[in-house]
Amino acid sequence: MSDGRSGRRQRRKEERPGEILEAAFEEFALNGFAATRLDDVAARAGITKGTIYVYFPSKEELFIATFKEMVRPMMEHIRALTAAPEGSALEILRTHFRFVYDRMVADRRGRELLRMLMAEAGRFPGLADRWHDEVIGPAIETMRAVVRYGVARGEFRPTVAEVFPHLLFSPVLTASTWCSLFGDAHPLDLAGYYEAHLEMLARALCAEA
Amino acid sequence: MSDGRSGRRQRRKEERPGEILEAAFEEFALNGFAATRLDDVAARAGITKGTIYVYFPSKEELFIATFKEMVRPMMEHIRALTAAPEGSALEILRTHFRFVYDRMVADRRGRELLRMLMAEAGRFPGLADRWHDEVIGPAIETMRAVVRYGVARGEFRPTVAEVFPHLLFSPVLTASTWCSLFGDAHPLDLAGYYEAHLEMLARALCAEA
Amino acid sequence: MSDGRSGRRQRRKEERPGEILEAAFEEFALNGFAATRLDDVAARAGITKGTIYVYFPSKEELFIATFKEMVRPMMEHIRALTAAPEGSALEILRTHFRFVYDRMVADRRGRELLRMLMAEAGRFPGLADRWHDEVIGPAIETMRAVVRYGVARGEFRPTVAEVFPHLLFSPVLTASTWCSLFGDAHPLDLAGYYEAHLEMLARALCAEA
Amino acid sequence: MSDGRSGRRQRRKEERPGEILEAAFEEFALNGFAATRLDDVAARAGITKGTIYVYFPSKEELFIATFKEMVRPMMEHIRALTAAPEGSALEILRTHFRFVYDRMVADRRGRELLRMLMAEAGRFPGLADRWHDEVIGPAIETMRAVVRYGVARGEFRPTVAEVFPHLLFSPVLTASTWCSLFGDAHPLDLAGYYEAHLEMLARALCAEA
DNA sequence: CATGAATGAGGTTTCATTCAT
DNA sequence: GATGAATGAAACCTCATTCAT
Repeated sequence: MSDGRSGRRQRRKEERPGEILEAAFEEFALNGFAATRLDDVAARAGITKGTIYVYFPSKEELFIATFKEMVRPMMEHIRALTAAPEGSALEILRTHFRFVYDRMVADRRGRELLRMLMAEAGRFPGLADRWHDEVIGPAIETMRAVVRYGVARGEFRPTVAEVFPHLLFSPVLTASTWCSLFGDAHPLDLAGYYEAHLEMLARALCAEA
Repeated sequence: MSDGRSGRRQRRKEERPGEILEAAFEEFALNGFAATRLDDVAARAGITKGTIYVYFPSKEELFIATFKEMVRPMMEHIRALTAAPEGSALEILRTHFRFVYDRMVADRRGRELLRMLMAEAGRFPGLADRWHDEVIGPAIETMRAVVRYGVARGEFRPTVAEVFPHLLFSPVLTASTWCSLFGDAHPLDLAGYYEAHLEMLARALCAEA
Repeated sequence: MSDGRSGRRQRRKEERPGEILEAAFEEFALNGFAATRLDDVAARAGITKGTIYVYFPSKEELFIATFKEMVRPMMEHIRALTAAPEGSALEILRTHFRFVYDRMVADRRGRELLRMLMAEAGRFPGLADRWHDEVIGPAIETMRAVVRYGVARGEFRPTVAEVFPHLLFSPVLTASTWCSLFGDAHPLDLAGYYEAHLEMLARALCAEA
Repeated sequence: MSDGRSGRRQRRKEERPGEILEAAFEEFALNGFAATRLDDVAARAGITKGTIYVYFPSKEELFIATFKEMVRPMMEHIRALTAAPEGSALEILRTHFRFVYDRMVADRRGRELLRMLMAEAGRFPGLADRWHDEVIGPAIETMRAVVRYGVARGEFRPTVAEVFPHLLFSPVLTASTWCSLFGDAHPLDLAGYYEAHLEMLARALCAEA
């Protein structure tokens, strides 16, 4: 389009890796690691197979890099969340889950990332470790902190949610999985689901009904 | 050739398919569909590769048969559950989830089945359909019926759980996934988790705290 | 030819490895390890590429197996030679060299083996070790023993040949190399060369000229 | 662009081909032609792959040029040797072999050159031709002349060495090959070997023992 | 002149599938 | 029915070569 594209070969050292990771993610999400052909990744990225190897030493490394790349934004959100809480604890949870539903349930790519994680964790143990250490572990801890904060300010009752914050989060995973697996044939009313999730949460946690 | 061996061979012949499905499940669960070698399935079943083709026309059909085979017991349990409820609704849920935790969370094979479903649903849409129609759909409906039954008998308050029984079930999926992915490095106290799950359930559903 | 060849696929588990090694040797000798294509080996053996992998796990292993296979007959000759000497020492040398010229100089395959050894020893250190331990080392020792035997019986003078029997052997390597490299354009009169070699030997070793 | 750098660049430009040949020789000697990567040659020469193509049109041409470059000094020595002999014929041989041992046996690069020649002669027939015409052929002829000169002056007896001067030279090839293949594990006492070689030579050639 | 990103042909290796026994 | 040798279509990966800068 611009004059930069003067020939068949473009100098795009800066952009290439990102483009490849983008294409790789789509293919890996679609087919899984083993069934993905680097030819297809290349075609999707508008390059040839060989070029992938200029930037990534092997299919495995490409996969790991792809996963890291997609995990990063999640990680950054989680990190941002660890700030000292203020105001209504329920409101904090509501805001947090708003983001989580947008990123991991409504967004196809977020869902695919989760699915990819579950599908490939067996062959790439590093994936699960990374996900735990950088996303789900911190997220659990943050939720625990919010619950405690809510209890401390009298907004929440003391509950087992302090021990297993997983319970608060679990509807998200279910929704994400549902949309991935059955979304086409049996769509889920996400807006309603989200509200129902939060209502259950309030009922389970809040000091008075 | 001699009739002495034909009896044993006959017996063997009837057991073969089941043995193959058993071996196939382990391998598929371990490696995923694409990365599983029929050689390994055969080795695990104590036969040779060619024999698989006596009973199954292709790797894909073997996979589908494997999945069907493993889904059957789940399906049967769910079907048994649709009987008319009686007694405490919460107790019914407790009993139901007891079974579900045993089969889908504590049991490695149940967890693997779930993981396999999520991993391969993209390439085998029939898997998701079957799972929905025969397991998760009926399970959801059954839970909805139990919730309504509880509301009808004054044990439960009317809640969104009637619209989204998924919410009640979701901790199970989270636990199963957690154990599959992080179980080794970060084990989950399953007994405690189960109790916490049911306590949250009671608090969210029951008429009085 | 015989009725054994009833279809496209022949059961030749016993013969296959040998046939493959045979074909592999020709190709490796012709092109060297790196430049040899398994396709060509397969074609020469009258099979397809995949079949090679039924018997050999990798190109490297095939190469090593090929070398071992070709070295074996040499090794056996050398081993047979270590018997206690009797009669004329010069005659023993003459007989020994007769065999060596036949096998390592006149025979194209023997020459190729030597050339292969020299060409690939860098990448396959095991080759040189094996050659030294099983062929050239024992050969040197045997010649040393013959020289000593000749000295002991008064047939030979005491010479440095006892310390460096390599000197006695070296014309063989030169002839083999010469035929490999220049044989077509500048053929060597092998019969004459052989006689000249032995004459020099006699003159250098024998007690009286 | 600025004249300040052009001087250095200019100087570099003239040295480049030699540096590349130097690097290429090391890599070719190490890995053989087929297994050598131009990337590695470039890295060793401190340049990039593309630059090689500024000076050499292809990998094959680079290889041939490398060989020519390394053969040149040998060739020049041989040419210098063809001067009319004077003094002791044995002394001439002794001096000649002194040089040859230094260059083709003791010097790693000389040994590698020989090895490279033997390894690649099959794919590059020009190599063998060149080596024969410019090195080994003249060397043989020179030695023949020296032998005849020795016979003419009564220092040597008439022997088959006049017909096959190869015999006189052959210990050199053996030593070179030995050091290349077995040097690390089974070192050769080169000084002793050289003396033994010359002693055998004297005994085989000289008029009186 | 020198670079190095990009190419793509070609190599090794894998493995589902076939079929003669 | 059971076997397992053989197949051959891909797949991953390498690297000589090109060419815009």
